[in-house]
Amino acid sequence: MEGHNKTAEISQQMKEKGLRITPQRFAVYANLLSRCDHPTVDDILTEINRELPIASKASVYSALSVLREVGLVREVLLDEGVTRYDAKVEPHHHFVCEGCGQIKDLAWDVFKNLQLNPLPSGFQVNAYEITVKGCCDRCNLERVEDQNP
Amino acid sequence: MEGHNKTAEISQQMKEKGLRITPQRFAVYANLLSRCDHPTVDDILTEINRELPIASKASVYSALSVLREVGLVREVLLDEGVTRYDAKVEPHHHFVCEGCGQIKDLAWDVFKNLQLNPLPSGFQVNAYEITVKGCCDRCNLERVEDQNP
DNA sequence: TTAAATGCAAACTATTTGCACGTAA
DNA sequence: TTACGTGCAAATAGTTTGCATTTAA
Repeated sequence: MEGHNKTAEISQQMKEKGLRITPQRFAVYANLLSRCDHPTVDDILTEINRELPIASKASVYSALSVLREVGLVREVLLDEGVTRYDAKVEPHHHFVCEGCGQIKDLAWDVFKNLQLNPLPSGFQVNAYEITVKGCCDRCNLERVEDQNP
Repeated sequence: MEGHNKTAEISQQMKEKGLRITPQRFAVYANLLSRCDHPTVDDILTEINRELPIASKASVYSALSVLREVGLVREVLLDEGVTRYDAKVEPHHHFVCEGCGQIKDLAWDVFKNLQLNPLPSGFQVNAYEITVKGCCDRCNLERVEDQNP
């Protein structure tokens, strides 16, 4: 239930980045690795404190901050004024359901033949990311039901 | 200096959407039409109150809210935990300079041959938007100077 | 005339910060 | 042992809300 990364592997990844390993940081990173729902700070906090209170909110912020600095996690910034986090750092895109707000990862190659026309001169591209907005199955269903009550 | 939309045209657009025209709303929308820098609420507030205090922050929030509801403006959500606004509502992409934070509009066709591979089933696409991150001329220059002092 | 908008201040939410205490290395 | 991390609480920033007053139509 804790994901497929072994404790030692997780510690190893953090050590390689020069991070001191504390129970709080470990819990944050392990939790993030085990889920794919792009949780917020509160989501993570709730989850790691579920059985045994282990970390404060400030520590979760702090842990996420250093994990992001060393490249083990990244922020997912969409709408809503909340920062979400993701332990999947390879380039990929996101699908956001406008009904329920769920966020799904999209494989990098979900867009094919993506070619950048010359940008207005003076710009150098480092990265790009596509946010696809739409509706998931369940929300489509509910919408149809609303219109035919 | 106030952009190329005439007063009457701006009022007309707002009326067509069923909006009551108040000095505050008018100022907010006119200001947004006249600029292309994706301003924040504070940016707009400062600008419309520059010569003569005309609107409170709450009114700017309120004006932007209704303007967005009727589709005359849209939110631009990038990083930084601030909401930016844009009176250009046609689909387009954004370039964000990671150095100075400036945001440039990119024409819709700046990506050519963009084809969506089938999504994982159960998703219906309403819209998508590409955020390109990189460096503008000036910031590239500064970076080079930093490395060769 | 009157439903709707404004302005102020207080409330709320997400995040950051300062500092005394605790702990991983 | 000690530099670094944690926890708490206070501070900050962006945004929303309640309510009395004003105003566009």
